[in-house]
Amino acid sequence: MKFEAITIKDIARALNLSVSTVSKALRGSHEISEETKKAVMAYAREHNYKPNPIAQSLKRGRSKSIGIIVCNIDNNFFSQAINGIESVARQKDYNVIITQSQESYEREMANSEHLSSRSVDGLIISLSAETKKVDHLIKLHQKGLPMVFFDRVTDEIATHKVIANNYKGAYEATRHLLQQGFRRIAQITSSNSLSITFERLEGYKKALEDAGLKPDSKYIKFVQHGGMIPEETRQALTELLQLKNRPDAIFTASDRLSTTTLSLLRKMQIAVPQEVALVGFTNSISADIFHPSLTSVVQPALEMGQQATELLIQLIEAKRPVTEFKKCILDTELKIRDSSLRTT
Amino acid sequence: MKFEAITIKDIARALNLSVSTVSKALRGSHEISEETKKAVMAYAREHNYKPNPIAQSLKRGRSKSIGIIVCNIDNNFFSQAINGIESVARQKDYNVIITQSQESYEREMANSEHLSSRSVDGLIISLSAETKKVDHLIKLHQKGLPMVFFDRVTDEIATHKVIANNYKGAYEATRHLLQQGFRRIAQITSSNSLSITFERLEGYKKALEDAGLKPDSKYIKFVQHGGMIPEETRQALTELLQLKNRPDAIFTASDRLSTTTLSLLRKMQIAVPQEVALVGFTNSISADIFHPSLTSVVQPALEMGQQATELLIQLIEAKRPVTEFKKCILDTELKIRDSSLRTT
DNA sequence: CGCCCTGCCGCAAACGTTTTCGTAAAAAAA
DNA sequence: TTTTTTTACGAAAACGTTTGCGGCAGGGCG
Repeated sequence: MKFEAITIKDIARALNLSVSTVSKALRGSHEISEETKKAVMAYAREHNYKPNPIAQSLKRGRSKSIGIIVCNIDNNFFSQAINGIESVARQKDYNVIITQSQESYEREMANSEHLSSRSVDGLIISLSAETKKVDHLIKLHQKGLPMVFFDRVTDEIATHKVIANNYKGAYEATRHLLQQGFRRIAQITSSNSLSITFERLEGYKKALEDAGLKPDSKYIKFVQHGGMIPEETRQALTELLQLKNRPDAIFTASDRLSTTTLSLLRKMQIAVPQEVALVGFTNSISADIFHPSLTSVVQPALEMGQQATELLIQLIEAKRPVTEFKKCILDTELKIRDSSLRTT
Repeated sequence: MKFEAITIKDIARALNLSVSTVSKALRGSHEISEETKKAVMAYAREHNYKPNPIAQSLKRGRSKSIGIIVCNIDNNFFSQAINGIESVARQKDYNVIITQSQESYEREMANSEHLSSRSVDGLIISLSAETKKVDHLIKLHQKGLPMVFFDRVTDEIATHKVIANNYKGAYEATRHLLQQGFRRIAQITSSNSLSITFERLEGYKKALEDAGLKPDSKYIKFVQHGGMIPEETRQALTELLQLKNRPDAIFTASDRLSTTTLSLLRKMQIAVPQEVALVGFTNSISADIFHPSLTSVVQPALEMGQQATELLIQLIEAKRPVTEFKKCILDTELKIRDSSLRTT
């Protein structure tokens, strides 16, 4: 059905040359006379010859494609990150193959397995919320598959990592709430198996301690699927609001959690920030038109994607095994808006 | 560097069989005795044999991957659509390769060229705002590359198309504004070369005419890059607001345009809906927490992506050339919120 | 004049499959 | 028993490349 593309063989036949000569000519080998090269090049251009990348992949053992595993692409942070990944990959002539784990451990395993058997040259991964063991990735890594983690990383695999400065981001967000005079600051965060959860929790705790407050576990709610399931978030929020000492501010530690929480608060008719103030991690470009406009910790998602991709391609194209690994920590930006401002 | 995977050859050697026997056994051919099949299967499973997809692609002439071209993935509508595309593709064992045109004609050409030379089995495309000629796609289509258009389609290529009912969506949005009593209804829309622009414009005009009003071109502003460049939107909005008979309502005809316009109106301190009402196409999941909450025409993005993918895979796997093409038109949903409600 | 060197090119193997065809042995039919 | 059919497998070509090696000229050298 598909129109047969022109191959090296066709060129060889047309020019009365051997296949190998044509191949070498196209690659500019010194074994071939200038004259012949010219002729071959000319013919190739004229007939719009494109080398078959599949054949090349088979021969070279590299596919010039990289696999991505994220929990969900329909998320501001990840779609921005993928935007960055795609642009760098394209520029270096790599294809980007996207998969989604939907926060499921099973699907993450299946996707990593599938991508590696599909012979991608490398992997860029942000772990799923359900993932507690990374044996599936360790196995692939040991087999020599280059991988770079971003956002949700693991300590169990020695390779490049790209993360936002979650600790500092959370610290600043919490400190901001404290400076505004809030004292009972709760946190709604993702699964406690995630690196980002830990880091954001630590930053939050440190800020409280620096202000002479003791973190209280009653005020910390883990949402196992990071906001993908609204009901889980509602549950966490409701529990917080029913506490004797109801929090006067909430820090939501991920993108989906932030928007969902704000939405729920509005449905519950709870005034923000009057009754409860809110600060959240989010990369929504619309945070300034929320009601109230949402004070946000914004991650440099695009840059994170770009960096991760550059590091991965370095790994892939390294002549000798790489043993020094970077952990890139990019600063977040705290955008102060109405949702966190003390009104009284 | 990469650990060599086990191949059919290895199995053959280990079991004292020929390569062809193993291949047939793995595919369950009737030519092979049950006994041998069992042995091969067992060995394969035990050693975690995975067929090399690149070799298979080369042999079969199909890559089991589909290419996507959208203007930008960092956009609610498209990320939701890609979510749908990915899920269906995954289920049918196709890979999804993503590219972004960034609304550039040049990049769309380069991407389509690149994807086809990368031998994807098919293409799912939403045209870029700059695209006026589709010769580059016609060429590929004539060569036999299956393609499905979605969202922004063209009449010049006979193939499946999946779109939202833009006409009806725009009609309903405009009618809603009319019912609320607004009379000077402006539209800010995308490049006038896009199908969606035309359809949404027609629905808008029809609604006006049905209400006995004459569409006025002063009230219609085209934004060439569909909101990717905020300054263009600002320009359009400013011009509208400076008109003698300033519009009392605006209908924004795309996702980015809607959020950007609302954001600009807030920055300009123009009260919505008191001074200007607003209805927009948007798939933002946060439209209900905007200030004011935004009356939206919501497209079934996920379903559109799924449908487009199913149709494409049908085309790819069709035994005989397909000559009957579908144009799937999926209904939008008008979510009425505060931004369009008459207050006086 | 014989030698080697260099320039230019082709042969053939290889990457990992799939598939067509051939063929031996075993089973069935004569 | 011989002939035919069936069963089960292997040899080899093919997909489109890349690459090591060998060969054949012609030219420079001794």
